[in-house]
Amino acid sequence: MQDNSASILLIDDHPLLRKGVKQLIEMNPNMQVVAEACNAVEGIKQAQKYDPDLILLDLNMPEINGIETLKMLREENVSSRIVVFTVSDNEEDVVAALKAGADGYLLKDMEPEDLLTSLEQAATGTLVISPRLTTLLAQALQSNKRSDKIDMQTLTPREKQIIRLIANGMANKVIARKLNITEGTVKVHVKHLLKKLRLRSRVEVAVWAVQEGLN
Amino acid sequence: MQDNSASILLIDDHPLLRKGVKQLIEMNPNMQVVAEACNAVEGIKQAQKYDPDLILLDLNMPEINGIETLKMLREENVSSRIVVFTVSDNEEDVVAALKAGADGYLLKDMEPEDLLTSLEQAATGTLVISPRLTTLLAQALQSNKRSDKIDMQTLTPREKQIIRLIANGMANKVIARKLNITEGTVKVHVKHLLKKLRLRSRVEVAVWAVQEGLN
DNA sequence: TCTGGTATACCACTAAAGTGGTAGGCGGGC
DNA sequence: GCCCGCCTACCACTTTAGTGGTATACCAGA
Repeated sequence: MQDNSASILLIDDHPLLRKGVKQLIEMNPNMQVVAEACNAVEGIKQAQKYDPDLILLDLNMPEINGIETLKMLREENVSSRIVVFTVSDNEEDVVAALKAGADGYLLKDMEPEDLLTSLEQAATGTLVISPRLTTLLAQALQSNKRSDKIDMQTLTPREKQIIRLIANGMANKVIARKLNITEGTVKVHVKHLLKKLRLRSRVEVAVWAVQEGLN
Repeated sequence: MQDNSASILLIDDHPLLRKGVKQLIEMNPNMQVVAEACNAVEGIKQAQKYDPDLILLDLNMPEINGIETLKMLREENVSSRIVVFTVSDNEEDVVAALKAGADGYLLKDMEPEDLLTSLEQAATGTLVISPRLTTLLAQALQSNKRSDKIDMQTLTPREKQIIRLIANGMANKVIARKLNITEGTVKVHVKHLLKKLRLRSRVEVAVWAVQEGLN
């Protein structure tokens, strides 16, 4: 950039909203909208052309949605900070966005001045999140805590212990050494827990356990 | 309880702090401290005796720490809401507490009136989190997003595809049928991706992939 | 054109995982 | 006291998984 203001790319399919956001952003002399796009393909093209400091990305877009766009941007090795800017306070969206590598998640109903502050922070690399999402984030982390009790109940303590070790990728032999029992005995436990969980291999056990947060 | 105020159990090894919190809580007629404990064992005993609506749990305790205590309480099927109350704004602690099933995480440096409000909410079943932890929670969800990019980059499309199938628990033979290639070829791909990811078995691949959200 | 990476296939081999059955010791409940 | 569930152990056996090497074909970049 010719000056040292932060360059921003807007990706949103609503022209009016882009206009409004652009006006708001350019009230702050430290930030500048260098490009706009109304869909994923266009957005990626612009991102590669301008390599902006910050990309403001809408989630609800026709054809390719925001999360997909985000993943595609990352695939293309776009190094810009990417902040999702959306109306959706849906848990799945927030979690998906963050897991896909979003550097922020801001809601469109924010106060304009708060938005400006957040964008400035985001441009410098700070992870910004609308405060309203705190509780939701915490719930996402808890996620599955109590749902597994049903299956887990039928397992003996030893079996649960072995499931955790499998979910850490350990082989039977390693588990045996760790628990000071023979490999044969480990196999017995594995056999039993496979039956109880109605799974077909230790890989399935590992996947299940990791998803339940057991490791 | 004889009245309909929320019953609270304090578990904290600092008597002075317990005293302070108790005084604060009882300024609100809707809440009442029914018991106190200075360690895990005592805490569990009291929890079972009084079955309080809410347990306020310190993390830094001698012998058995707060997270362990939390797990033990859940093991004992204590149904009280459990809110962690600590000085630690450490990411690991927050995440561990929530994963262990905490119904809240409050920092000791909160304003007393905010604390009271939060406790009241917690007693009614709302998940309460100190606002200061928002960013941290989001980071925890992102977790390791970019650390692996290096690894992922070296993988061929075919290998990525096979990783996803492994992460769904599939055996080589099943993968072969799905991709219309021989089992031997699948093994070749698996061999290569194991090398690239420096993992030792498909179980480790599955665990890694699930944690990265690849399935 | 040559090189290098990718995808495929086959082979032989070793190692690990999973199955089936038997069995002893141990602790809790009827 | 007896039975039952749990943990342990051993056995033989089959199936999967993983290793090492060789080889063909395709495609893209130097």
